[in-house]
Amino acid sequence: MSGDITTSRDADQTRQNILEVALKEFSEYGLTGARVDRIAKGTRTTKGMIYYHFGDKDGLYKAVLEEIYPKLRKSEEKLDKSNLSPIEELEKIIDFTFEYHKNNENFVRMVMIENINNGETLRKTDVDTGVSQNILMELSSILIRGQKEKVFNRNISPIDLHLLYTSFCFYRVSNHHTVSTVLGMNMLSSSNSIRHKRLVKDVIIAYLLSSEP
Amino acid sequence: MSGDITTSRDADQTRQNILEVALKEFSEYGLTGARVDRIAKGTRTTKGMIYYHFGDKDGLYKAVLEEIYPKLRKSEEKLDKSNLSPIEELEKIIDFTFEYHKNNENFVRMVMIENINNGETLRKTDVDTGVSQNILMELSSILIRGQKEKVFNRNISPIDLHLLYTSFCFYRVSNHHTVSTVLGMNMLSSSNSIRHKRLVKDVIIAYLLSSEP
DNA sequence: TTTTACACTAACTAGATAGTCAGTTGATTC
DNA sequence: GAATCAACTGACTATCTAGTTAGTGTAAAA
Repeated sequence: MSGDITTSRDADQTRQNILEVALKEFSEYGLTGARVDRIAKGTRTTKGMIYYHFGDKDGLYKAVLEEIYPKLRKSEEKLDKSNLSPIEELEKIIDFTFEYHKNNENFVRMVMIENINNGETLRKTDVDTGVSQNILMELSSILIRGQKEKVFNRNISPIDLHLLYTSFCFYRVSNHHTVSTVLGMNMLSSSNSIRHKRLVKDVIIAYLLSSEP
Repeated sequence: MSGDITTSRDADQTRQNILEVALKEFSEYGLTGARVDRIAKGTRTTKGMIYYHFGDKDGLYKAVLEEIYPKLRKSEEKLDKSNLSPIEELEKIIDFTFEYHKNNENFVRMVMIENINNGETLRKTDVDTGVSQNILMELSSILIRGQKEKVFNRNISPIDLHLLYTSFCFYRVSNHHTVSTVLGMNMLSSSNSIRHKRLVKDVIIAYLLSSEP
């Protein structure tokens, strides 16, 4: 019995099970559209446990939200950037960002949903800003190296650089339904994905290589 | 009585009044978060009229959604592009897009909400795709002129070009809550807005001017 | 003037939904 | 092996919410 992975009476496992189901529910239906009863049905446990472990619906939503940013950071940290030129390292980061958004629509949707919620819940969490500090430090070092080597000729802040590629990677996933409808295409088709992945890198590199007019 | 702007027993005026209030409600709370009773309270009329004129909540949501794209198109058409170089014309279009998103957070939020809704409602409307056809034709003509004049050295489709600048203009508004929290800044501050507006144009122009490696 | 039809109101209803609670179970401690 | 306590269940409830309906007011047609 104690070797059984799905043994009950293990609070951590129960919490984790609830969180997994809740992530699906919230990202599919939004904060207000999610149904606690539907989440409960999807778990190995009962609705009472959701309230026992997370207090209320908002508490559960907050717990789900608190998990998604650290997950992104952990993936990001796995990147190996040894012995790369500034351009290569930047391309590797953009590739990662592109793939992560493409493969984690749940993440993208949760972020959208939290923005519809005016970011109120995220502001209440002690969201590990180390997430972004790491990546910003890295972008900063790339920019400095590129400028020292006279490869990059533009002054741009790490934050703006980050916004430039992230906005594209995010938007093509977050808005694929409306864009595909309005423009009569399939934004996430594999041919579009391949071309877009190349495009976002080319555009940013072209900018960094170019000089102020 | 009949000269009174807020005269009742005018179906068109009633519909318009409901639509205005509904846009605010839906864009603030989302499709599932919006409350029909709250909309009714905000109008000059009663809840019964919402059902009388729009059938049900989804019908009202659809009517709101159907209004926002044509509004964007009408604004876009007002742009005067006579006697401009390809670069100037493109800059004018990007400026417009940037300002429209910045000044119409309601529009941005409705699009987000519809994507959370998997674009199901938009697909049911006969959304005037002329909206985008016009702008795509214009981008196409800019690209062709720029290439003929040997100013632009890149092959990019009008759609991809459109996606590039729109994604940035959209994202900085749609995600300003979470980004501002995570990066510890105010994305929509006027100094950021001014810099971003310059940046998105510079990046795209730099790309078009550069040549394939 | 009467009729007709559209525009409208206020009170109502059925069902959904977040949240509660009294009691049970099982592992751990003494 | 009894006591303790965290983990858990299932049935319950108050409230909220989309949607309905019976009937009223008004303007224009007949």
